Amino acid sequence: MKILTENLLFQGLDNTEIQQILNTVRHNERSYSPGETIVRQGDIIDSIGILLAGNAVGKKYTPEGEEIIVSQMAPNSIFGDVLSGAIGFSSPVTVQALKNCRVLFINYQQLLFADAPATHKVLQNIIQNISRKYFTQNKRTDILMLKSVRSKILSYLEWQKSINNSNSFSINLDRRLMADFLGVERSALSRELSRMKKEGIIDFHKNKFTLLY
Amino acid sequence: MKILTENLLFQGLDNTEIQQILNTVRHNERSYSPGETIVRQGDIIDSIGILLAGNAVGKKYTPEGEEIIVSQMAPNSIFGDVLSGAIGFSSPVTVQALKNCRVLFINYQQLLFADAPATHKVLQNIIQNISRKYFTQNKRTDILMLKSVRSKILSYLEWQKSINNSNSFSINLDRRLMADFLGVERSALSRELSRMKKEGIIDFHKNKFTLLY
DNA sequence: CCTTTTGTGTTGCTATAGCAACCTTTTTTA
DNA sequence: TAAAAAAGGTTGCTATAGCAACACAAAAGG
Repeated sequence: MKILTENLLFQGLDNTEIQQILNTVRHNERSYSPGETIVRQGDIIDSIGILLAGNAVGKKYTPEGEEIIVSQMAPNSIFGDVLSGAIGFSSPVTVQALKNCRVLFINYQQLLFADAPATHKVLQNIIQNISRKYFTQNKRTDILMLKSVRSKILSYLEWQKSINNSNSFSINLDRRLMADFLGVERSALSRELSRMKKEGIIDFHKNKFTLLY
Repeated sequence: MKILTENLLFQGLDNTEIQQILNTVRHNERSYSPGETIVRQGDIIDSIGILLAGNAVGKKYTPEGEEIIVSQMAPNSIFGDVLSGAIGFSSPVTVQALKNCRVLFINYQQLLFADAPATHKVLQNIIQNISRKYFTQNKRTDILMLKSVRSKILSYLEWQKSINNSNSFSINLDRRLMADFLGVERSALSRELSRMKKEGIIDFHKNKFTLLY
């Protein structure tokens, strides 16, 4: 359970406080094999999930049935927090285990209403966490609004530059995921990246990018 | 102050509880004339704003300097909640008064740490409110990801249909805002809407739409 | 009431990006 | 280590949507 002390949800809490909360609030742990579905698109859930071990992805399906990866989860990732917060909404994504996963589910309503003093801090952490997610989402919306592939790429790379505080950085998306994130065809992305490299605006190798302007 | 009892932030609280919170938490009221800026894009703010009277809009500017309306606010609208929650982020939007506005600002940190018993309920309301905004944002992202103007329109109208529980409904966006929301040219939107009407898929007049399929 | 502004629809031109198909390189795994 | 699979790059064709420009109707404002 040591991993929980580093979880964003419990930031600022010590072991005893976390234990206190777990004693008060209903929770359960479950394991999943690779490929198994943890949350299905359309499910209504009432728990916050914490990935204790393993890797998972959030997918969704377009109206045409094409599959899109919308998020990648590593140990200590939190999911279902936004969903549980918006009572009555159903999950827009399917969460699927990639490797053997161990997931801790914490009942959301009980967490909200628990009167352990530390829950107050947890609520703040939830708010902070959701807000951060909201801003990432927002940034993506801004990028998706741009009309040309090039402007999308530039906007994305600028963003990453500002996050990494450097003209040179690695991104954690491969070309397919990057194309999905920008809302363009993978081939169109490759084409434009090559063009930009040829023009000397950027340089890149695999997922390592450098801005040259 | 009667209007606050109907505010989503104070849902489930009675007058005395709201008063209690306001007594504990620093807040202030300010008026704005039409056209005046309430929050500037890039500002870092530490308060939740509640529009007590008047109308305002949230705008943002594209890299090319084009102005886009991203939200419309009526009395009792809440703004700055997500922003205050994500400590260290700066406002992605400019909030501007359209008519004479009266705004109540409530200090966010104090609201979080206040120990009036009712604040706990307020935190839950904040979470619910942010979560809802997140889902709207999410829906928009889904729509922006679609490639053709027609599929965007259909996806948007389906969504509105499900919200209104009817094949016939009014939307609260004019063509310009609708085009912005869908991330397409206004002319392209008009063209496609006309085409769809001609094909008998939909009918519309102004902002009143009917799905015919 | 007349004028101005705003909202909406229409259309021709054209660049761009989607699509499909194929190739090359790298990584995985049997 | 050979074979298979995954990731990335390239390219031709073509429909589509962006852009610009204009027309018309409705609403707002003085």
